[in-house]
Formats: sequence, C-alpha cells, structure tokens
Amino acid sequence: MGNDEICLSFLVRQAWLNMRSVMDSALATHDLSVAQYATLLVLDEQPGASVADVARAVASTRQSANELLAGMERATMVERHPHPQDRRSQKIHLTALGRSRLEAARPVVHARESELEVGFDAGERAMVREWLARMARAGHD
Amino acid sequence: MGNDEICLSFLVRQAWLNMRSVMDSALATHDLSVAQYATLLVLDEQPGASVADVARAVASTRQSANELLAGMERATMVERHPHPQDRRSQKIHLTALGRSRLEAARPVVHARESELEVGFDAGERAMVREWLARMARAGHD
DNA sequence: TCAGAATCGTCAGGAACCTGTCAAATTTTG
DNA sequence: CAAAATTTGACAGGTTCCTGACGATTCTGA
Repeated sequence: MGNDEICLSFLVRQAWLNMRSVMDSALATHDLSVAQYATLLVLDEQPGASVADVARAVASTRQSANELLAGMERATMVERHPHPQDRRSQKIHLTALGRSRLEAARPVVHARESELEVGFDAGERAMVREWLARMARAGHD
Repeated sequence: MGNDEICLSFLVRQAWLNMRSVMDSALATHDLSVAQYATLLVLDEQPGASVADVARAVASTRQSANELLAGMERATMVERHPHPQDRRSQKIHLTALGRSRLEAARPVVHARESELEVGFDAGERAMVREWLARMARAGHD
C-alpha cells in the first residue's frame, strides 16, 4: 500500500501507527509507555474514575485497563480507593508522582505533535479534527 | 478522553479503531478479517510480492505477515511460488478464489467508508488525505 | 417492592501481535 | 573480488490485547 489510496481506513491506521511511534520516542526519556501516558491523561481529566471508566476512555477493555493500572499502582503513579457509594467499584487517582510525570511528559508530546502539523493552517487543523471526530463515531446504527 | 482534544494522536487512534470496527462489520458477511482484506489488497496491487513486501505494505512484521499468509494459503486465497531469482524468497499471488473474494468485498468496504464522510466536500477530503499522509510519515530524523 | 437486567473488578484462556534469533542468500562496499 | 552488511522466511518466546465467565453489586421498570 503506497501513497495511492486503496483504502481510507488503512491510511488512518498508518497515520496512527506513525504518530504512536513518534510519541513512543518522545515518552522514552520519561520512561512512560503510550498506554501509560493515555491513562495518566484520563485520570488527570477524570479524577476518581473507575477501572471501567478508564477502559472506556482509552477505548480498551476492563481487563486490559485493570492490568495496566495494576502496573501503574505498583509504580506508585496511581492509587486506588474503595468507592464510597458503589461496592463493586474503585476510585482511582493520580499520585503526586504520577502527576509530576505527566506534567513532565505532556509538553514534550505536544511539541512533537505540533511539529508533525507544520505547514497546515488553523483552519485546516480544525477541519481535520472535525473529520477525525466524525470518523471516531460514525457508522453505528 | 472526551471530545476535547487532550492528545491529537489518540484522536487519530479512535478514528482508526472505529473505522476498523465499521470495516469489520462490513467484512463479516464476506468471512474476511480486516488483516486478510488488507493483504488481499496488497497482493492485488503488487502481484508476486514477497512475505517481506506484504509485511512492509501492511506496516507489520515478517512474522505476522507470514502467519497470516499461511492461513490464507490454507484457505486457498493465496498461493506461494519459489522466487525465480532469489532463493530466500517467494512470490505470492492471489488465487482466483482470493481475487473473487476481494472483488466481492471491495465495493462494500468502499461504500461504508464513503458513508462515513458524508457532508465533507471534495476539497476537505483531499486536504484530510494530505494531512493523514503527512502524519503517516513525519517525525523521523 | 422485587425480579430481572446491567455493571463492577477480576480470573482464565486465547488470539494477534511483537522482538530476538538463525542459517542461507543476496546486496553493498571498498 | 572478497568481506561486510543486509535481507529472506521461519522458529521461539514473550507481550498486549482480546473474549468469556464469575460472584457481587447496583439499576430499572412493572
């Protein structure tokens, strides 16, 4: 599959794979995986989220999210507390360490992402995001 | 991660995941996986490609490609021949069955993809593809 | 109010991907 | 031309994701 569009979806996939690779490189010096970074972002935005909340937010499964969170808990990036109203569930929070690691990595990731878009103006960028948002949710009856 | 852009890369990921899901549904009635469909496309475009060629084209590894091709060979969608000039390598071709399955599935996938983009004009679509192509290759020094 | 449906975190097992490695073959380099 | 470097398909082992299932809990609607 060269540059000719054989299938739009695979063009998006290749964009994602490359962006993931770029991000992986950016996060390497911070000793964070892409999945860990995503999880830190989610917990920053949704403090006290449950495992299931995290899984949904990162478009994954509860099982995968749980395993990832277990590792991050061991690394003291996150902490879990019993949920005060729901005995099946937990509230998960960033630790101070988790937060500082996120704040260290975030500008680096953003800078790398910005570099990728050099040459596209604000209108084009906005339009692309609109398109991506559509792609992210369309097609389900 | 809601609709607010916390991280561009994850927006692209979600677009891909959803498009993959849509494609999966479209291919279900054809009893083809997304990876198989991608491989059929590659072999249609590059008849006689090697395992390594296929792997590169679908942005995967030789090992994964080889396993996938093995399954497709067993299902008589593809056939492998020794390479006439390179004794390490094979030339892989679509069988008539593989071709007919691809031709049956292709319009359905394209139709579904087109539906996703309803409301975006030709200029916007071209611009998005330019952006995606950039994202697919930028960032490597 | 209560029964059935849905959801929770977790366990178990498996699929689909990966990296490392190998011997042989081919290509590149000086 | 020979040595070094790279590439090939395949084996081995591992990682990361998945689905199915469970008992407990919560939600829903009649």
